[in-house]
Amino acid sequence: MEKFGTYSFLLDRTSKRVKQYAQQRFKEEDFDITVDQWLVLKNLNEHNDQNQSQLAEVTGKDHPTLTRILDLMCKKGLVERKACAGDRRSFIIHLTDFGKSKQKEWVPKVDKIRAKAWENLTEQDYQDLKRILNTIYESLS
Amino acid sequence: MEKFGTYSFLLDRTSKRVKQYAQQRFKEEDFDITVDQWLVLKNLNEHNDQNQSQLAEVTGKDHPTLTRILDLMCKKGLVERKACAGDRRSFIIHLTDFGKSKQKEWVPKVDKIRAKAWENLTEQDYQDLKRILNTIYESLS
DNA sequence: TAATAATAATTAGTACAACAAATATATTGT
DNA sequence: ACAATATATTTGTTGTACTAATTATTATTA
Repeated sequence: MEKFGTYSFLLDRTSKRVKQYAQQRFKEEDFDITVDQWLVLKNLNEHNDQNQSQLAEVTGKDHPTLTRILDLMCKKGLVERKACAGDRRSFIIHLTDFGKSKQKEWVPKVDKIRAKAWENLTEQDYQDLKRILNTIYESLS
Repeated sequence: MEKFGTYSFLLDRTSKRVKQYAQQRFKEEDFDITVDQWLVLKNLNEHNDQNQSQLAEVTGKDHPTLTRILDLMCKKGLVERKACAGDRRSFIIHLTDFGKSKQKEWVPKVDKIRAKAWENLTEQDYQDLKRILNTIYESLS
């Protein structure tokens, strides 16, 4: 049982490295965006005009964190908060034309950066990792 | 290639959940410690009296982060900074008797908490995960 | 309808992560 | 010995995570 103490260390260390690597490459390519902001941009591109609760759910961010990520993205003009017609408590998060153009510009380069981690692994490894991570996630829910 | 965009999300989401789960259980058990502080405590218990650079290396923390983790652990009396005889730039981080007793008290419960994530997986899964995570880590180094 | 509960988002406080820059001390090459 | 370089740690800044509390609005129910 004690040996399982190490998986949490490896998981933490690896996800940190993956994020750090992407962030460094984003900087080198002069993408003016953080990795977490990219995740939001990507999700909005697939499904625009969500409210913050929906967006928090799909990105796996909690509400206060998402609030601050969106504050920063609004400042950059990538997204805007629009009033929600049916519910005055909500904001609709809208990916702007500027945001869309940036997403389109960056996405091929991001895919290339993300693929780097995978260069010494197989399709089977990818399927195994997905299954194992999702099983862990479910076990702790 | 585009499909590999999801592994980073799953990795981030799962390691966050693992950390969050452990932290919640630590709180429930009234361990007065964070998950990152625990990692330092555990490493010092295995090898006491390291300097901060060594400790940063084995815990995978960068130096500024470790400095702040140790500041908090010093306040709680778990560790102390001692002058290093041969090098006045360094501090030797010493796990106190109090720190040792707490480590001993908490370690069986921590192992149990850590094992929870693994309840629906096999030994082979464990070996695969270790190998895949280490391969990713190396590919991005 | 008025009181209560639930929901959407924000704010505040504490902790950690990554990076850059600063400080102090050691080591190296000449 | 002196200058240049390297090492150990700290400080400052920005961004993210989690908790609790707050505000505004909507839904429920007595």
